[in-house]
Order: sequence, then C-alpha cells, then structure tokens
Amino acid sequence: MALFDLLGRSWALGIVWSLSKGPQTFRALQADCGGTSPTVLNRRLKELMATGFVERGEQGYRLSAAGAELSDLLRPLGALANEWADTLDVRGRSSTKD
Amino acid sequence: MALFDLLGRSWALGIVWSLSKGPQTFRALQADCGGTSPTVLNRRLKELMATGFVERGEQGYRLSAAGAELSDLLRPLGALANEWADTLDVRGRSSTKD
DNA sequence: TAATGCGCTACCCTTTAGATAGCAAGAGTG
DNA sequence: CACTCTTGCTATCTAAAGGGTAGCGCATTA
Repeated sequence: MALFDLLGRSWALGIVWSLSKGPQTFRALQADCGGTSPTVLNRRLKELMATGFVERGEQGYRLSAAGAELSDLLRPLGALANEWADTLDVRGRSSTKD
Repeated sequence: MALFDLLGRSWALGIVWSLSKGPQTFRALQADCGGTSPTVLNRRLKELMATGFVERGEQGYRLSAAGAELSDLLRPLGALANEWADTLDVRGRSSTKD
C-alpha cells in the first residue's frame, strides 16, 4: 500500500486537498496548509510530483489528471472530516499519553 | 482538517485499512502492518479509539460504526492504490533528494 | 539600483517513528 | 502447581522526519 504510505506523511493529504481548489503558488500553499515550513512543503511537493499527482503550471503548482482523480476520492473524506470536526476533537498531538 | 491530521500519521490509514478486513488482535495487526513497532501501533490505536473510529471487542480491535464509514470512503482509495502500485513507485523515503 | 515577492535551501532543535527487550496476565497442558 | 505460549503493552534508545527561522538567487517593478 505505497499510496497510503505516501499520503500518510504530514501535509500530503492537506496539499492535495488545497490544490483541489485550484492551482497555487508555493507560498500560497504554505499559507493554506497552516504555515507549514517550506522544508516539509517542498519535500512533499517533490514526492507528489515524482508520483505524478502534482505538476507545475503557470500559476504555480496544480493537480495532474491523476491528482484530480485522487482528490475526487478524497472529497467524501473531507466531507466526513467536516462532519466530525466538532464531534471528534483529535488533538492527540498533546494528549497522546493516555 | 483535523481528520487529515489524524490520518496523516504513520500507519493510521494502514490500521483502518487492515481493520476493515475484520477484527484483529494487537499482534495480528502488528504483523499486517508490516511489522510496525508496538510503540507506534499502540499510539495510533489509542488515538483511533479516542476519536471513536476503533473499539475493542472480543476478537481484539475492530472498527466502530464511524470507523466502518471511514473505511468505506477509503476503499476506492485503496483501489487506486493498487491500480497505481506498479506505475508509481513511491519510495521517496530514500530517493527524496532529486 | 533598491525594494518586493517568489521558490527554495541551510541550519538547528524538537517530535515522532522504528527497533528491540521484556513484563504481567491469561489460557492450556502435564 | 509448574511450565509454556500467547497476548497486550510499556520502557529504552537511536534514527528519521517535522517544524521554525534566516536568507539566497532570481525576476519583476518602481
């Protein structure tokens, strides 16, 4: 399940999600992804491009055909995310230990 | 997008995916997730239970109703994963640098 | 030529992942 | 009861990824 491995890295899902709203510049993407560090953003972008989900255009980065296909599958997931957003309050990053 | 944050952690997607095939014991899950370390597996499991996607039953861990719903949305993603498995050769863990 | 915004890299510190060992508890067997 | 397995899980330590900040080279604009 290589795809799950790829998408299971920080901001990979977020980038695809953000790009599904339209092409974005590096910095716009950075801002849209909650101010991710350029280090990580660039790393993910490279991976996403290497796997052919993202490509570069005039307006910056954008989803490829495959990327669009992927984001289509992600959409219902995003809907679920919003639906559960207030119910489940993930956190975890701070209360991982019990 | 708290859900994306949760699922964007290592093995979170894999665990849900694995559990969608039926309830599993801790160790079976561990084996099915490519021999993940118990440290991480237990961490993810706690998070997944805290958010109500996974629960414990007689046969070990299993998906809750919400978890099943989630895995349903993940299924087409898994299909895409298999479809692209040989085409895109993710890796990246080693060839990230150009 | 200075000022601005851009994509991106370097550097460094924190957090997470991953590997390994092993414990307490329960079930089964002689 | 002692012995052995298996199971869930914690502890410990090292490696890797994430994240913050500074800043460079380049193009554009004034």
